Amino acid sequence: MVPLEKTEKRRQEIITAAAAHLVAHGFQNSGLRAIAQSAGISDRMIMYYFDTKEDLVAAALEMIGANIAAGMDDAVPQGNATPRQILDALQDALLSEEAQAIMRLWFEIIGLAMRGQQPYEQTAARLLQQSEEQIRAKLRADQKHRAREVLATLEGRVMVELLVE
Amino acid sequence: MVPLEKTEKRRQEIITAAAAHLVAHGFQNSGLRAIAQSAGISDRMIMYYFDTKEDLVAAALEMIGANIAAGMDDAVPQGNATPRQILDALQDALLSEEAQAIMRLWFEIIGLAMRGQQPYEQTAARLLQQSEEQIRAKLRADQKHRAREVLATLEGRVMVELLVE
DNA sequence: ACATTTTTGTAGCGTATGCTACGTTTTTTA
DNA sequence: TAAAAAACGTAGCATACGCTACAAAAATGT
Repeated sequence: MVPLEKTEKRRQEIITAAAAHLVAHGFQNSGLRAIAQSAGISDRMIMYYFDTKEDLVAAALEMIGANIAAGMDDAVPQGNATPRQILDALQDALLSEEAQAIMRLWFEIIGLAMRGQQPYEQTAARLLQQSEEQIRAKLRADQKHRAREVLATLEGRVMVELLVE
Repeated sequence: MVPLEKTEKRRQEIITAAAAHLVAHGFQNSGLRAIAQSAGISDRMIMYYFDTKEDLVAAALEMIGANIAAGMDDAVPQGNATPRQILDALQDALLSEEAQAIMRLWFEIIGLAMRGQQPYEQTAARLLQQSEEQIRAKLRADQKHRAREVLATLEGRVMVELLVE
C-alpha cells in the first residue's frame, strides 16, 4: 500500500467536501477555515492531507470539471446531431436549476484564469478544450468543423443569461 | 462651487489612475496601497477622497465600461449591418492587442459578478444591456431581434479565444 | 509491553487587507 | 493677520489569510 489506503480515502472525502463548498459559496468565502468547517475538520488537517491550499483547490476543480463534462455528455441525446440541436440541448442543461451554481463557479474560474494564475488557467483551458472535443464528437461528420463555434456560442449564451436578469 | 472644483478634479485623476491600474494588473494585486502607488499618492489620500475602496472601484469600472462601449461603437462601420458583419468587426476589435487587457478585466468582472456582489454585478449587467442596445442600433431593421444572439456569440468567442492557447 | 509512527488539537506567526486616529501643513475666509 | 477649514503624512488598528510549531493522543508494529 504505497499511497496508504486510509489516507487516500480521507483525501478524497476532503476534496469532495471542498468541491461542494466551492460550488455552493464560490471563491469569495472559501478560505481554509471555511472549507475545513464544511468538511467537518480543522484547517490544520487540510494542511496535513495537502501540501498547500492550491493543491486541494486544484483537486476540487478537477472533480468539478469532470462533473461538468459528464453533465454535458448526458445532455446531448446521441451523436450525429446538428449544431443547433446540440446548442439548445446544452444551453438547457447548463442553465437548469441544478446546474446554475456550478456554472457560476465556472465563470468565476474563467475570471481568475484571465491573468494566467494557476490552477485556474489550466483548469479553464483544459475544460474548454475537452468540451470542444465532446461537442465535435456529437456533431454530424460534415459539421465537425463548427465545434469551436458551437462552444463559444454556448458559453456566451449561458454567461449572458446568468447575468441579465 | 458646490462639490469643490479642485477636489472633484483630483477625484477624477485618481479614478483615471485606478482604472489604468486595474486594466494593467487585474483585481489580484489591486489593494488600496498598490492602486495608491499607481496614482502617485498614499492609500490615506484615497480614503480622503473616497468613502470606501468600493466607491473608487465602482467609479473606475464605470469609466472602463464607457471605454469599452466607445470602442465597440467605433469598431462597427455604421448602421444597417448584418449580424455576421457586426460580429466579425467587434471580435477583431475586442481581441486586438490594445483591447486584450481590458477584455481580460471584463471577464474578471463577470466572474466577480456571478455571486451578486457589488459593484461588479451592476457594472456587468449594465454594460451587457448597453452593448446589446448598441448592437441592435447597428443591425438592419429586419435583424434587430438578433441583437442578444450576436452579443452572446461575441462574448463567447472572445472568452474562448483569450483562454485557449 | 514498549517504541515508533500516524493522526489530531491548540495556539500563534507573518503578512496583507481595508480603514482610522492623530497630528501637521497648506489654503481659504473673515 | 488670525481663525477656520481643507489637504496631507505617519503610524497603526482589527481582521483575515495561508501556514507552522509544538505537543498530545491514537494507532501500529515488534
